[in-house]
Amino acid sequence: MDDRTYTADAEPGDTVTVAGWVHEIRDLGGIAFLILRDTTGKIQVKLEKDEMDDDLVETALDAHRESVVTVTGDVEKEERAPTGVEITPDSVDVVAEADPELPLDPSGKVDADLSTRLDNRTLDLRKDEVKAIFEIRAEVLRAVREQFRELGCTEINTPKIVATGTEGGTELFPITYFGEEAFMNQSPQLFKQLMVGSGLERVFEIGPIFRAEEHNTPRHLNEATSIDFESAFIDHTGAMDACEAVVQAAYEGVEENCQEHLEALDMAEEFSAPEGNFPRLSYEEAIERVNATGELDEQLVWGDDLSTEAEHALGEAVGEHYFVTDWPSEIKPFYIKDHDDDEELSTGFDLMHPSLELVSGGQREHRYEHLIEGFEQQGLEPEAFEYYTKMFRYGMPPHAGWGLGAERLVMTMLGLGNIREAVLFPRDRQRLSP
RNA sequence: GCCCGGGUGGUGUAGUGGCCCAUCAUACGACCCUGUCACGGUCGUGACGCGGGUUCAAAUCCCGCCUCGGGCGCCA
Repeated sequence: MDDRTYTADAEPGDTVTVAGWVHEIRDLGGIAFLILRDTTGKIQVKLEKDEMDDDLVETALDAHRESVVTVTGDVEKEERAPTGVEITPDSVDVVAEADPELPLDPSGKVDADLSTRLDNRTLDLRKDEVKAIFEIRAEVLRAVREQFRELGCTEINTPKIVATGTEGGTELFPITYFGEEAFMNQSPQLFKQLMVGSGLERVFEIGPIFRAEEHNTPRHLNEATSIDFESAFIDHTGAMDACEAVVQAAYEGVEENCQEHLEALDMAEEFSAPEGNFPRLSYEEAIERVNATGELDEQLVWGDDLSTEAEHALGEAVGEHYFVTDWPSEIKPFYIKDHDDDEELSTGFDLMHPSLELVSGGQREHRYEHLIEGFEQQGLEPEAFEYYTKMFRYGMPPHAGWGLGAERLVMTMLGLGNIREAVLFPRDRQRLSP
């Protein structure tokens, strides 16, 4: 395959071998066309029955859709061909025959349910618009990584098999680890905190998280990809600055490098990176604004969490990405630090897309005594987390950070109706395979 | 976890008690067609999730199971 030419690179005058899938065969009688598709696009192969070798024509026309073929021949300029060029073949080989009946239609003429598509993801990703989602996802991750490096972060990888969870054992997948009870980690939270106290100071991780919640919604996964950031010597406002930079970098990367894929998704015109800083609403301002919309049957009072309905009302009112800051301490986790001058108020923050929560973060509690108290107040035994807490006795700097759901970022960026669209092989309440 | 709505050829659908040995599109098979680009034309193959019940009669009504989607809770 050394001499294989991508369809997009086939120039008139070249003699090439192209390799790919039979997208379609149009047999007009005396002449027929085989449309060959590879990762770069499609090219038309001309088959003139009277003028070409019978075996060659028969081989080509007998190939089923989606069979893998190689075609060697001369590339010619041809205005009547869809891409302006056409191959006149010297040889056609069927490398891998496809069954005539396909479980879904990669040409996209007939829709398939998401479930059918996920069961046949390989075929599903032969469609340009589906492939585009994952090309864009890859660009998002690339741009995010680059932005983290610009922010002076070191990329880390922390264990996914753990002895204890982050906030208790309620939503963890239990596994057996050489006869011992263990869990799939729900968040790198504790590990990344341990690393800000190390010589690394400022870290990020992009990796899987596992949540055993039995939810069944278009925005939850039981295995998701978390984009995590944590840095020493910054507070929650510094963490929000970093968050803004990373989210914007993701959008900008896609805008700059993915026009073709945006076109495949038919959103090239409307797509634009968010500009400027995201509004930072305090929790108090947020509930006032929600109440002012009059969308809710019952007014929110201080201490209420924002319901899905409230999030939507607020998102519509704000109309762009926004932070919600200064949450009541009681509805944020124990490892989030309270404000020094008001311990009813937490430094926790969320980054919201108008339609969905993307990020949760805050300044962390770095004071040993307060941390131990926090564990006890949550009803957790600090002893179980000694590997974590003891490092707070050996010089843990003030620090802050956040976690961003990669799939949620891609989902909201592309306006996908279901988060499963943003994962190759989603894991949800009823899907464990493929 | 609670609530709601679905499951009909390979795929996507129409059909809400007899008019249905089930509609349409696409795919598949056969034949015709020398410039298609969702090629076109003729003919054909192919389906009511599983189990039980009601009824003279069930794709259609009832029950259970399986399965898919959605809303909420909660969250990334």
